[in-house]
Amino acid sequence: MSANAEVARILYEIGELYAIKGESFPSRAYLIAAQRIESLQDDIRSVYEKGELQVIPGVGKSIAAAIEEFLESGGCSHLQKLRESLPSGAQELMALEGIGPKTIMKLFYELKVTSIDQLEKAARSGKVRKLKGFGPISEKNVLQAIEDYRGFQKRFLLGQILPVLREIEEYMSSCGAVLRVDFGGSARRMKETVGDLDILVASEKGEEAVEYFISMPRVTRVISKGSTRSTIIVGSNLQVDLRAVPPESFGAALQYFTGSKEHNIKLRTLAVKLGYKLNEYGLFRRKDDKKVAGETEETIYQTLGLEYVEPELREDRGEIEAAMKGSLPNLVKYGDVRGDLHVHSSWSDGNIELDEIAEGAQQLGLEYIAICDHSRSLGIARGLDEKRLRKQMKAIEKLNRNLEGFMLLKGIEVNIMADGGFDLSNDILKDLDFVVASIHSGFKSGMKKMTDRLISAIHNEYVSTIGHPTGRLIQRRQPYPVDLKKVFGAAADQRVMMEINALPNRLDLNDVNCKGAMEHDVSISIGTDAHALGQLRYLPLGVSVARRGWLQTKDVANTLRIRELFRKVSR
DNA sequence: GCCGTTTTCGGCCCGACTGTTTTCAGTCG
Repeated sequence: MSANAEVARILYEIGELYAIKGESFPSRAYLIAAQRIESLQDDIRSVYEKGELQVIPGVGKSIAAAIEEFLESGGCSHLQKLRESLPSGAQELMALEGIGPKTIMKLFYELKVTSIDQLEKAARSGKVRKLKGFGPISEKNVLQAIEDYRGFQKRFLLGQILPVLREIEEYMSSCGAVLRVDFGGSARRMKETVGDLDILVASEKGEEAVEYFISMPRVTRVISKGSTRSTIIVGSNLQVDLRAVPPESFGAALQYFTGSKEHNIKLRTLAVKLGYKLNEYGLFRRKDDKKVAGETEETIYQTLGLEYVEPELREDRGEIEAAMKGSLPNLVKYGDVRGDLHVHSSWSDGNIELDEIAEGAQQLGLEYIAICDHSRSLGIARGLDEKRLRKQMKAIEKLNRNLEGFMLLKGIEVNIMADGGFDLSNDILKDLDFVVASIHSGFKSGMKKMTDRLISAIHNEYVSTIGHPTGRLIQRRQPYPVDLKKVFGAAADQRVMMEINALPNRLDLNDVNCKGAMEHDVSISIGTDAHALGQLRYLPLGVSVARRGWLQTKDVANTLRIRELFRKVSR
């Protein structure tokens, strides 16, 4: 874990503990600082050494001191004290739905409950219902929350959840009482993982929309339902929230339910400063409660003196400040992408023939695809040696002769070996159109070694891009340690690109690192890494990462026409 | 705990739903 991630982790924990103590303002302060440091480009240690910790927004005297202590000693006495001041299982209990700070303290003082197991025992023996403010129903809810906690997957991959979202949207649009359907939440911000779904409908008859919603196929549980909102569980463990608002408030509701929470708090604070009140029904003037915006998101941002902020940017990473100055990036659009720069075929471990790829890609409206099968040393993936690669190149050339307005590029995903060299010679690399260089093994050789391997690959004159540059697998494997600043520097120097690998469980580079690459003037290539036909559809996921990383059309190589792309890679 | 184009002290976003209460606290998003 990088120093930034470690510091962020500590600050997050302090923030969470303050929340349990019911001290919401310090809690927020720590959580904001944690988030800032997590998405900080610079190494926190070097910021500290320059004496500039308090330059980071949200970091004041106390938090700076905590960071300093941690960097110097590896510990944090403030965190220790907080931990000791709370029941030991408080954090665990906090994870239960419906259990908050007050309940945790009550459970501790009156029932000596300090863990989920103990809580379960207390609830089963009927002790919880005797607490003041509790009853049989809340006791039953506690048991349900425990069951959910044990059974639920915590977050879903964006790529898995989007199709489900489309289905629900379609279902809700067939409701007579519904005038408009959209969705918000982290899915609309295209965050790499999504905890639950937020469906928004415009309707004059909220109750009817809610009734329709809870009658959706595959609903296994209705957690709450009112006249304007409802929460259900679909299938075994997907939580879906519905909100119904009148049409004239649709924009305000969409803005509000899209989040992020931090973005919204900042926006509402700004609204208050300017003499307004912002809620899910609209933007209101404080002095006479007159509604001044709300039908669209655009009017809300505009009235607050801001440029429109695209959902993917709403993470409080400086977008509101930029929108104030009118300096938001003109984000690359989903339709700007003309090709896919990393696809596998049946020649290695993919299961699609070259002609199927060409056909599938054209159906998606693409103009080119780079065929980048694995190279020799990846035996398990039937990696190509020089002889088979030459053969594949001929097959591609032959196919291309019969194609119009579309082209397969001759490429490879060449393996970066432990010494930073390749398992194919320059003799053959020089004859290819597109070379992705990736690390597939030896992830644990340390920051310096990994960085050197990547930089050595970047210095090969035939390399076009670095594939999945950090090697992480979302919710499964941490990124390998690598000094991305150095890598970006070398890449900028050698005019080598960095890939956004668009597989749902990779999305590597991630959003924050994309922004770092862009700030180093490094171009980005997007590749689906598809091994099956359906996976070509993941290309927009790659674009979403680029957008979340503030990238513009000019930053993304896939937006080039094929001729321009050739000029770019023949450096 | 942080922050300042009202403020260096006193604020810090705002509303819906539930389960327990007889008017509201707790939780969530």
